[in-house]
Amino acid sequence: MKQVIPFPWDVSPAEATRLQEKLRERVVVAGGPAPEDLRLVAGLDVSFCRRRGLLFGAVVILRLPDLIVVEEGAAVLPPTFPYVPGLLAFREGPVLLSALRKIASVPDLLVCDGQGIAHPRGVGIASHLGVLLGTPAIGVAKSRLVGDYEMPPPAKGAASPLFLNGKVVGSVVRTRAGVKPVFVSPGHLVGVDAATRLVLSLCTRFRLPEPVRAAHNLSRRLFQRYASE
DNA sequence: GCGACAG
DNA sequence: ATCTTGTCGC
Repeated sequence: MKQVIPFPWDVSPAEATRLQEKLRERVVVAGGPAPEDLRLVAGLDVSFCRRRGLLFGAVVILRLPDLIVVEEGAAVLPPTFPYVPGLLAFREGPVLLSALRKIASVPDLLVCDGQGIAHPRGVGIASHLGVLLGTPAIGVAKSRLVGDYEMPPPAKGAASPLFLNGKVVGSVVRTRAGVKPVFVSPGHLVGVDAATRLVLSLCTRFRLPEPVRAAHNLSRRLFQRYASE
């Protein structure tokens, strides 16, 4: 896919936290690809099989503006790091990078299942991967990790700012009328407003943006395939 | 000590 | 995230 900056994944939770504090300095929260310049968007997600003790990473490349799937990549790895709120990238990052290496496409944007800068140290998994790949990235989470907000109106497209330490770090977006909103935050090389608009443009008929849905479906398929053999 | 806590 | 069955509704 593209050159990836080497990163020490095999560390302790304490060291992981220190690494995030260094990584945050490299996160750029501004700009963002203009919708008309977007050609390929990558959706990333991970499933976990407890019985087998395996993580299934999936990346699906969709072409814009039709959102057609043009390539898929997947990888399977045993977890080497526990799930710790705030350190998700250390658990899911390796298997996602492994899946990304199997793809030939060079996406213009990464849409990750999780937070971007709406994170205790400003480096959620979307920011982490965005920096390592030097690619614009956005985090789309199904629930809140940090920050304060007011519930947005029920209409599709409604959004309210997500505040952390007096700063707007993301937005709570209603991607479907009357449905629980998602938490959008910039990962890298994109601003809050651009991230919000881009995510809405990727949501057609479901709560989650198409790229993430496609990746989730792929990782689940792999999960099922392994769980039953 | 208590509550919160992406996936 | 996963563990789990059916059920209500478009």
